[in-house]
Amino acid sequence: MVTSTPATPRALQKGQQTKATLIEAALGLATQIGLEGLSIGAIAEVTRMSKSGVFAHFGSREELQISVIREYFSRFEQEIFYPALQAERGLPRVRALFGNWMKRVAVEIQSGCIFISGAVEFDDRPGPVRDALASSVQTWLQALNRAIEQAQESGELDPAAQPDQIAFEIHGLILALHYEARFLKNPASLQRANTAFANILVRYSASAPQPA
Amino acid sequence: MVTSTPATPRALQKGQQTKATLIEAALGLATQIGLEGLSIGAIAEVTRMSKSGVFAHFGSREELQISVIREYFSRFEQEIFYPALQAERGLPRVRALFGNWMKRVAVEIQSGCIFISGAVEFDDRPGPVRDALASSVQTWLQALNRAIEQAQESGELDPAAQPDQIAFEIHGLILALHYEARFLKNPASLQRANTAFANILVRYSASAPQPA
DNA sequence: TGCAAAATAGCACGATCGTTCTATTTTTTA
DNA sequence: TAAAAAATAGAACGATCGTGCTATTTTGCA
Repeated sequence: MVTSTPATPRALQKGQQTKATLIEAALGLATQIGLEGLSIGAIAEVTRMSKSGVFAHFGSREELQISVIREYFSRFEQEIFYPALQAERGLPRVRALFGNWMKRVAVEIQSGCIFISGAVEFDDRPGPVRDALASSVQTWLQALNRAIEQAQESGELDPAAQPDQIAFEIHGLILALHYEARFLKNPASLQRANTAFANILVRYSASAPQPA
Repeated sequence: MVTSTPATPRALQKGQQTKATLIEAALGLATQIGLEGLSIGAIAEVTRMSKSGVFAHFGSREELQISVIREYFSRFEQEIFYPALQAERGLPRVRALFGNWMKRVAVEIQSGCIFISGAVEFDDRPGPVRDALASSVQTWLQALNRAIEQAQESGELDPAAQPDQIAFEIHGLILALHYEARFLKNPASLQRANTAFANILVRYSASAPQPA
């Protein structure tokens, strides 16, 4: 039959397939209770496998955590970054990035975000897990930065402003949204974040007041 | 001698005194590794007491965590809120609250903040610990809110703005500072936060542009 | 100073954790 | 289809945790 083993076996081997299932389950647990709350026993229970069966796929808890981070980052790219590339370079793309980010956070108010919980869990704990987390976040923030720079080059945002500063302020309102909506259960936070973003755009529009 | 037992014994009994020592040690641990990372064994080791000796003072781990939260809140008030009451009502007091807050966060970049780590640890976990945390944060945010309202009444901030919105934006830049300085180790974040605060004040000054 | 009460220690328990080692089963390959 | 390789299971380990129980020591008061 035609579907049988090609020269390069594209179809997922059995191991890769169940590993994907395990990471999926681990990701679900990690977003809710954090990377540190992640336990091999819990994943085994959810997937109805043995603890040692789960363990064999990763070799260590750290490797499991890193796998989860990689998967989360990949989905983050897929849902937020790549779709925004459809929007034209400049302010529209910045708006698209923020809009997609907001859509994601609106969901994560229920499910949680490992870039936020992970930052708290690993801010004082060096090691490969922290490195994987930090570099993922840095990559994303740099992508946001680049989009802001392009909006400055196109004359839509104030070229005198520091792109880092604009990204910082956007990052802050996302964090405030997550904090006040997920922890304090304040449903008005979504509106607050949208208003804050509009304020940032006004402040840094091309005809902007110079800073104090 | 004059210092001997007054009618109402003001001096700390032995128990209260060591309990204070224990909470002090617990607070130090909790700011670094979080309220969930807190363990009775670790506190016993630090204070060179037995596990059961430590345990007896609180009766449960939850009660220990709540004691830590209360102590942290008390110091927060002492360092940030009360001193700002010296500044005159209105914009000066808002500036003082923010300034004191910034001073505190600048230290917490090294030591950590349990209002931030606790929010992540307990956002999905109902119970008395979460309640203690949330009500502490709410109390502080409401105090900030009141100061903002007074600055609106005095005509220094735009009376048409929603005080919640202004507080949200300030909260966000503090969270971004904590995230980018403590986790991402970016030393420029302090400057970023100060600039962002200045932007917020400009945006909401009495002669403010109307929102979109 | 003696006695009651409070504070502290010592020990053990059950549970959970990551990890290791050794079978056993399933899948892949020749 | 048989042999090799990969995947999974099962049981046990040492460690750590919160907690309960029972001494023992220390403190405060009459």
